[in-house]
Amino acid sequence: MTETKSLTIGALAARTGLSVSAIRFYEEKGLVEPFRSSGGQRRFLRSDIRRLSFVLIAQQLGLTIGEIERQLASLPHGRTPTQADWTRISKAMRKVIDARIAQLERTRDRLDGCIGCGCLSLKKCQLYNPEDRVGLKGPGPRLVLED
Amino acid sequence: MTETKSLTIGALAARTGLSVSAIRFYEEKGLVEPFRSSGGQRRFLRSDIRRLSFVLIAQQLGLTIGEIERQLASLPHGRTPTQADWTRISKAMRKVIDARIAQLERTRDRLDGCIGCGCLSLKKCQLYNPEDRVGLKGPGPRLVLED
DNA sequence: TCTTGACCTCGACTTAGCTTGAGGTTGTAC
DNA sequence: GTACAACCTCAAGCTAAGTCGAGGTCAAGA
Repeated sequence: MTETKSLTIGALAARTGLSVSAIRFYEEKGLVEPFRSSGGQRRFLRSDIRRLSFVLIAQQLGLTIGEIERQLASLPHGRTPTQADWTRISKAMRKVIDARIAQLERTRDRLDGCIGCGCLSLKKCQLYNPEDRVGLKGPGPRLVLED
Repeated sequence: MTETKSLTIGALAARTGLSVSAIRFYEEKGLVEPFRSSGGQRRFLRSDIRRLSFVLIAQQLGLTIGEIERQLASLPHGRTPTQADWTRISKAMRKVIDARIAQLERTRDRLDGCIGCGCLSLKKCQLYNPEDRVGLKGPGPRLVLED
């Protein structure tokens, strides 16, 4: 028991804080690829702790499982990820965070305008034309808010 | 047609950019409370444009329908919300945004530490102890990441 | 008056991200 | 060598936030 080379699903759950069922679900989605014991039980690499921890972080940032899978796809399943691997992914994640912060700051700025102007009723309000909802359905004003 | 006092669901959909089915769904969730025409059709107040626009904004901030409902619960259904109403809610929303930005900045700072240190493998890494996952299940280290 | 688009209800379906349960097997500790 | 916790598969269920379709009604213009 001293030189454990692999982890059972229960041990992995304890180490990551995930439930056993969630880990099985992540396997199904391709986020981890355990091998099997002679009796058919899952056996995980210690590096899978890192992989799943990464999943948890990425989820906090709002990435979907599919997006996370794409990030992780760049890591080999068979070997322990190197520092370079993680650095590359971490930098990609940082861009995601920066973008989300920037978007929230834009929203905050618009909201500040509203607080001062009795907004949510004014045609000039920018909050109702956030980047992705503008002009989706042909011409003419939509989402304008003038009472 | 010039002095319309109420809106049909279709008109409200056109004004907010929402689908008719989404508006019915929001009614079911208590976000709007239309009255009915003699024939049983929904009739909305013009102030419901504001209510639903607010819902759209709040959703962009990541609030659930339940959370939005709680914010809106402070507004009377029967009368047009005043500027003071909206200012109060807008200020509450600003706090939500600020909190979310602050949380993302903390995550970014931790990630920056990781990029430099070959992290995701070091015991000292803070990313694996994000605020809400610590010590949830009794004593002993969890979510530590040391390989 | 009649047509037709907009409206009605209700139930089923969707995607994401899991959990829960039934019924059966493995592996480890005594 | 046996008990029993931990594991297995597979199917069904759950929440959120809606969409879609069937079958039927309302309302406004020609």
